[in-house]
Amino acid sequence: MRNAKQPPSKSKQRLLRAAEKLFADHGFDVVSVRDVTKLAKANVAAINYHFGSRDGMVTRVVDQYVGRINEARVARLEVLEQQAGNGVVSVEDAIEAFVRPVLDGAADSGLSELRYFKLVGRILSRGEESLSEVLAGQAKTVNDRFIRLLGNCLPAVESEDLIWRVHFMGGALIYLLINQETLRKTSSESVSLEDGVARFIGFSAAGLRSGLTPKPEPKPEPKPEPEPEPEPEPEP
Amino acid sequence: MRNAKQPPSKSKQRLLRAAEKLFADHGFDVVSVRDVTKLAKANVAAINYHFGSRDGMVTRVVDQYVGRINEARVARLEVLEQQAGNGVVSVEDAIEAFVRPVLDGAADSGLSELRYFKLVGRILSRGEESLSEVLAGQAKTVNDRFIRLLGNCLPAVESEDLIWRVHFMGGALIYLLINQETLRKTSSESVSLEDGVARFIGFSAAGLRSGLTPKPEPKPEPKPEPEPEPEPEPEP
DNA sequence: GGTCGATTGAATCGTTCGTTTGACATGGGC
DNA sequence: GCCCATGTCAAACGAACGATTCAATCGACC
Repeated sequence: MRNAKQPPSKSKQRLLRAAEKLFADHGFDVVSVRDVTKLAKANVAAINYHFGSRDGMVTRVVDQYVGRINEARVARLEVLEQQAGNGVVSVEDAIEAFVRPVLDGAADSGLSELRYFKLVGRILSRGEESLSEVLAGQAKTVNDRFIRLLGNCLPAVESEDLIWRVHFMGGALIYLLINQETLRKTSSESVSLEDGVARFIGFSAAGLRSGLTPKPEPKPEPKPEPEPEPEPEPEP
Repeated sequence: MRNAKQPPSKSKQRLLRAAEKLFADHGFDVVSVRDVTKLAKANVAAINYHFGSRDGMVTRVVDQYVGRINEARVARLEVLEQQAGNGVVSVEDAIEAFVRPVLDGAADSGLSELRYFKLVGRILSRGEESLSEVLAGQAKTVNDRFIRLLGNCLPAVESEDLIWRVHFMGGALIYLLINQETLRKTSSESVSLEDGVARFIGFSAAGLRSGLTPKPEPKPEPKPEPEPEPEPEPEP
């Protein structure tokens, strides 16, 4: 066996990469441990050795991605909540704080942009009940903070309505992620990711403002990508 | 065996009912034929006898529900397209034509309202590629007609934008269906289905109109359920 | 060089999967 | 009576599943 020795524990990472790819392409339910180990060129036992069980591997993948997104959302919320004190936060900015962390993660993951989106879409569409307790708690906290911030932006919308509208927006986002490929393909022109995001923000902002008085739109200018990115921590 | 003889072929229907329940509750991927036959109090072989294979059973369920929804949508579109000739179709009416057929199906199915919604949500979120060719073609046709109708309602929105916005709306609808239970639970007051639908229509209409001039909303009155239902055919 | 903990390998565990088989029961038509 | 199409049944099929075993192998350290 010529290449009997890889550097220490690369196989664990190979397994994770393979699992992410397969989960993104086919879903968490239908991918077997043998599919993963085959793609990762590892032994079947490796999964149980490194992750305890198949379920442990799934949890590991899900928690990693959800964790990153939550952290990034919190970071963005910190900034916006400070600005909110001065009353300069637009609905569009708030939505961006909600969406950007989801999209930016593509760079950190070793996955292609489209695969990353499909994977995150699948994760988000599984609902909170499939998350570990701590992660679910974090997600709930972030969500509440986001709704509170939006409530400040839209004092005229009663909170019950706001909750529903945020849910609708979340649903549209998941759909955007999962069907990114289809959406771009059916478009006549070649569309960039930013193109879709801009349309999403416009759609959601209007939906969130629904029913409000004619308000002549506080910020119709598209803004050419500020990309502030307030430090996502350099990997502990 | 005392009850060796049921009236001719009731077991086929029992199997379908059981399958729908389990698919709604747990998803198409994780339900086994033995789960279904156990709930239906039928033999394992019954599924392959009646549907050819497990996949045949899934297709049967999916096609039935998608078919009904498409038919109802076409019927509604016929009416609206006629009205559109006179220019009296509001965006809200168009959205209602898109949504109602999905919701109304709950009555025809033997399922509880919540189960029906979850099932349809799962079906719709599987994307068009899992449909039979003929069903997928129908769905595409209906979708195109709906977008064309909306284009008439919103001539100021360019078609590229419109396509994206309709997709966002579809995503929000799927989310509404799947998380109906959660959404109603997190609501402080007890909310009815119509409550959620009204909010959804408001949200989507605003999103579709996004960017349009102050237009003081052509129809802010909620309308107390017209329920026209133009003949869904009495089962051939 | 020898020892030890961390990985990896091939083989196999018992279980569950979707599907098939062949025997058996039924009921209407001749 | 008999036949035949229609279902239903228990039993079993091979394949794939997640998980486990135990020996072999590795790098690091003494």
